[in-house]
Amino acid sequence: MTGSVEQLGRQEPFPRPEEASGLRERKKVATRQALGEAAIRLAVERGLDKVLVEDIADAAGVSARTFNNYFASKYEAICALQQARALRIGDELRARPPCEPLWESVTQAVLTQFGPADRAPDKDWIARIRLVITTPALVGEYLKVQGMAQYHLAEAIAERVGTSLETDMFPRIMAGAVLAAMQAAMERWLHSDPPVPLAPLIRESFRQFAAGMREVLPAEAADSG
Amino acid sequence: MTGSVEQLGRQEPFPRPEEASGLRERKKVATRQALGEAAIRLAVERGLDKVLVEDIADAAGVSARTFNNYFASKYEAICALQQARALRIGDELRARPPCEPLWESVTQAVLTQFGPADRAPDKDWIARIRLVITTPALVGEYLKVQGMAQYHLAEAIAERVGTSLETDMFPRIMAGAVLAAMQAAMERWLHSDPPVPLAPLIRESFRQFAAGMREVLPAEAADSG
DNA sequence: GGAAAAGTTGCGGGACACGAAAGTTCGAGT
DNA sequence: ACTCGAACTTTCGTGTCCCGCAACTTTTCC
Repeated sequence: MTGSVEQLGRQEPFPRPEEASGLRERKKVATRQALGEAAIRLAVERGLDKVLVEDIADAAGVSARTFNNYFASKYEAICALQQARALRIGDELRARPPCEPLWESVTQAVLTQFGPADRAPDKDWIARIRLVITTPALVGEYLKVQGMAQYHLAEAIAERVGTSLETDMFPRIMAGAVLAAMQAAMERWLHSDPPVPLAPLIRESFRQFAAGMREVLPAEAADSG
Repeated sequence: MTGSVEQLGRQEPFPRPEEASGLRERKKVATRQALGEAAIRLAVERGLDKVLVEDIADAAGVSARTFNNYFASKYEAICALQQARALRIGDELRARPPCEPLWESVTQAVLTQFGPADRAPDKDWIARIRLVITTPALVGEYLKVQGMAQYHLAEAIAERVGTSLETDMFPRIMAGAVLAAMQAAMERWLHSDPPVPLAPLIRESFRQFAAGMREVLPAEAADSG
């Protein structure tokens, strides 16, 4: 099913929470989560450059050496939870009823990752997102996460519309647009003062997506070459 | 004009080739280019982990410390040229005639970065792109570059359609879709055997973009809430 | 139950990022 | 044209990080 060729963002054979059958798997997931949680928490508490790999490992109850078995860098650990959430969007999309229009499915898949529609902004969560998005050293890592999530989402979209990433480029494009929409909404949400719930912003973003596209799309079958 | 608020991908106050007035500026640009060129060349020649920061600095005729004044990491240097090209897309878009439809302008802006339409695949260039896209340690850096280019392009699009990134999320979304389209085309091109020219693939990608969107877009004014 | 596979840990080294201070080069004002 | 201030480079030193290696522990599977 998946391409098997080398492809952008296609390297992440790390355990995902689902199907953690054996004790072994469950422990690994737990350790990874503990490390990610400790990393982002400490970074928010003390500031990024005041937290060492050793501190994170200590907080998670493993050795510093083990930390490096899970993450290639401190920054990767800090973004681990965000990454997990981003990857879940594709999973959610696969779980939507197949008869549902793709547009609606995608919207809902994104929304599931941000709690109920009227959820009040979470103080702590805001601080974490803000740290990641405003710290130069972390922005790169965040963009990396987005890029991987994009590929993951593209696979789900391709599956959904019954094509393959090998032959059809649209899933990649749609995924790029969708994640950009989500990101734009998050940014606006982050800067909102007073804080507003995120879900309506995401809906608005998708609305602008659709409206803008209708505006901009070339006439049918226009051969612009 | 630009937001001035902290925003994703909005940190890159390094000299751009244009408007290099004084000798000082020109030297900086030259040094940066020399470092970037040396970095990617050496990496292709010997393999990524056989090239040290010191080697790159030597090849560019500066000290290793100076290297770090220009780039935060070896990987960043290797992707520097790609980054420069990616950022130029936004500049090209601004240079298109204002009467031209956005869709066409964007298509052309992207195409300008890949030479004339029938350009034969360049052996060396393919090797460089392949290295960046297939080496795990570099993929992250490449995604980072894409993310920054996306923001940059979004600014140009906003300017073009006469809105602001502050109030309108569409430019971000369009930029995300456009770069995803470009990326999908490049990937297919990279895997093409025998090699084919890139430009037609990009056009095809935009075609699939438009066609897919028409298919997927919800009915006018659908309030999916 | 016992072998094999997988994971963790301490050790150690090479590489890297960056601060500080001294040396060097450029550019502007007179 | 001369000189001074600012910007850039360099040398040196330090702390952190990333990873290979080999020994030890835990889980899995037969």
